[in-house]
Amino acid sequence: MTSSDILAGLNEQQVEAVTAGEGPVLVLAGPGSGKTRVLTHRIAYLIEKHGVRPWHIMAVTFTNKAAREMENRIVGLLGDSGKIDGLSIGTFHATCARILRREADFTPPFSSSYTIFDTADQLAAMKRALADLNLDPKKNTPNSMLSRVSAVKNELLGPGDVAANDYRAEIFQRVYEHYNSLLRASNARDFDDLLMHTVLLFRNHPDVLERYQRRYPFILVDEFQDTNIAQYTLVGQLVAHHRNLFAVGDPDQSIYAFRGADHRNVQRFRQDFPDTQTILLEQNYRSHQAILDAAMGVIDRNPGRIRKQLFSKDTEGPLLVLKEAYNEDNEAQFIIDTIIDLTNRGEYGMGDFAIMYRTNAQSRALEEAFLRAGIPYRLVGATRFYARREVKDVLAFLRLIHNPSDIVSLQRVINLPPRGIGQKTQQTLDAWAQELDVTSGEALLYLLDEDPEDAPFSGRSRSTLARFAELLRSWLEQRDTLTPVELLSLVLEDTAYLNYLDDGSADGQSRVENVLELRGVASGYDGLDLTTFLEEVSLVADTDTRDDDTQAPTLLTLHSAKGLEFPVVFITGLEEGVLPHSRSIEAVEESADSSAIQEERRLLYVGITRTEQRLYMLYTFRRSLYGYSDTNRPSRFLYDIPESVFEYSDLRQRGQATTDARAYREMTTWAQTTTPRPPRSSKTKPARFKAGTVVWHKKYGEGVVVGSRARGDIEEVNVLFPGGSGEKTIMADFLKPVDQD
DNA sequence: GGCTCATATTTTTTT
DNA sequence: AATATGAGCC
Repeated sequence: MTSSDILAGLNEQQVEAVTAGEGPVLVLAGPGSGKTRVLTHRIAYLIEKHGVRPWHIMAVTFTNKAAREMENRIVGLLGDSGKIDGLSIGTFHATCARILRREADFTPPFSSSYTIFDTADQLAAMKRALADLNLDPKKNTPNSMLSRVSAVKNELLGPGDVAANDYRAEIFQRVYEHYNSLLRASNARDFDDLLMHTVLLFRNHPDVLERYQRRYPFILVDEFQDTNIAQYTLVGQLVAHHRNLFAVGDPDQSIYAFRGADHRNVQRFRQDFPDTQTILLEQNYRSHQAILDAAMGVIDRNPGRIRKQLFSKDTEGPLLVLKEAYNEDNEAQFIIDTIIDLTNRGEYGMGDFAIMYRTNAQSRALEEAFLRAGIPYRLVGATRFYARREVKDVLAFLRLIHNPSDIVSLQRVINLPPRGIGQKTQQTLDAWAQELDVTSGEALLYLLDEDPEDAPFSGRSRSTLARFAELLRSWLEQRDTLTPVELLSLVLEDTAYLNYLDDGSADGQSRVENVLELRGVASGYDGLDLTTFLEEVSLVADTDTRDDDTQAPTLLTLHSAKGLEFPVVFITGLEEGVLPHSRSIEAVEESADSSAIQEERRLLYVGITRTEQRLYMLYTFRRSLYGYSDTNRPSRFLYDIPESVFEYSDLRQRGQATTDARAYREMTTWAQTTTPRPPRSSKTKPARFKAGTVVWHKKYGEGVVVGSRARGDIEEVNVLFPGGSGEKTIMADFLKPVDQD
């Protein structure tokens, strides 16, 4: 293969980017402009044309999935997988995790067998930290403390660097300090530590940094707009010497500010490297013009950005559909009907559809509808396999074996299945360990091995502890001779964990199956050690490795849609309070900070621009959220989309009437003129309908009111319909009293 | 110490 | 709606 083959099919700007000389290169690209393609071609180009050895290249992506895809594409370009041997492609976190493991000598007290704490582990550690400090977890909630810790870690601030100028700040500082020390004692790092500790390692050990600079003279970063301070600093350290940084990104697609991403890093990059070549990729190869017009309508309302004129050669394409559904079930049904219709016409296969939503909770109604319709679907993310209790339990056993100091894992499994080690005993153990200045796991082994006279346990709890310690001891002895899957099987056998799970319920059965599936995963690590297995499992939390080839509609959040594209896209829940999310609306109302709303806008922009051909946007009149059903107004963003892009739209820009049935029309008009969530204190209007009244409903006909509840402006009426329909709960606006003359 | 039931609290998005 | 914590009882 020659280099001209690698450049085949690229446009002028793309070629310019791929063949750019060495030194800093920044590719600013719009959606669908092939920026990931440019990145992969660049790698292939460096290897093929410049003779760069693949092990001299480090490419950093945002998700594991993107990394895999990129790898496949490069192999496709080079035609031989052997040509990329040693190429390092992965996420920031995975890359850092590996560096920290390899350089453990420079990062005491962490050893190379350190544990990675995921969100749930962090929460457990934080709860413990708050308890240790005698702080009220109701006043300082573990979650809020964790998000603050995460925020400062992303800015590379240690406990000594955060302000402690008032009482609350001082509390936070102490919590942060103690939380960190708990992690340190457990030989554990959280996700943010992976980045921060790597930066600190390089800062404190220039010789180590230099080794990595020499090792990776070519650094490429995808989705650069989503880097946070720590990641930006890390990149800066690695390229400081050779300056071969190739970064691609789109500030309009920055949707991770909530975890510290700062799209201003794009500007910062140009300041820090004044000789940066900036290359713009503007032409869109994914969508047709109407979709781009809709996308621009949404994003152009964001202030302070460089406006991009998105254009496509594809000027003809199906116009968009904006549909109002009554509730989430109708919304789902509309989607199902549309999918069936489009596939019946032979235009699309089942794998061509994507259904996107703001929050994972919204997937439920959709899943139920798909199940009812008997259509298989692919669900991305959501109930993550590795977040399941039973999977976490089994992994906690393995992690404890891997690292007996891990207090969070120990706490998780010490009484699992219940073996008589209750809270009281655990507290005593912790206190005793503290006295001995060791971790609880070590104390446990000490109890077994030394059988000390002065251990503060009753006879019974001492013997149960010793029995568990024996288990742990025997596992530790076999740790280095068994493969991960053998070790896992041994644990299951020794603890009878599967028996404990299998309580006869269907739920228990599926839990057993999940554990068996985990065992299946582990068996893929036969030649590898436990450390590698646990590290990958902590960092590859994607479920989408399975079912990748099944041809079925994909359900996913707008966030996880980034980087993907689909012929037909449904964006659901386009309502105030959902998109934009109520939290973001609150942020604006409370502090006049519109950045959260701007991010929601970008999120919708990302969703719209995933579409190749057909885009359906949906909002509902009524939606159940947090167990409460409430009415919503259409999203403010919808009003920014030019009406001309729609083939069909239910949205009345100026409130004018449509041809819908009158009762329904009254209701929607009402919906637009009322606030979505009346405060609890708002006056409840008197009920309009009393029991016994005869009423008429569009669908069910005549019925008799049996009861009515009013709350705020909403009145719901129970109506008994003769003739099979039975009793229904109906919005008052749907009903008209029937004159009894 | 452990189990069951009742109450509270929660959900934004991900490595 | 689903899960986490807490009280009360065995």
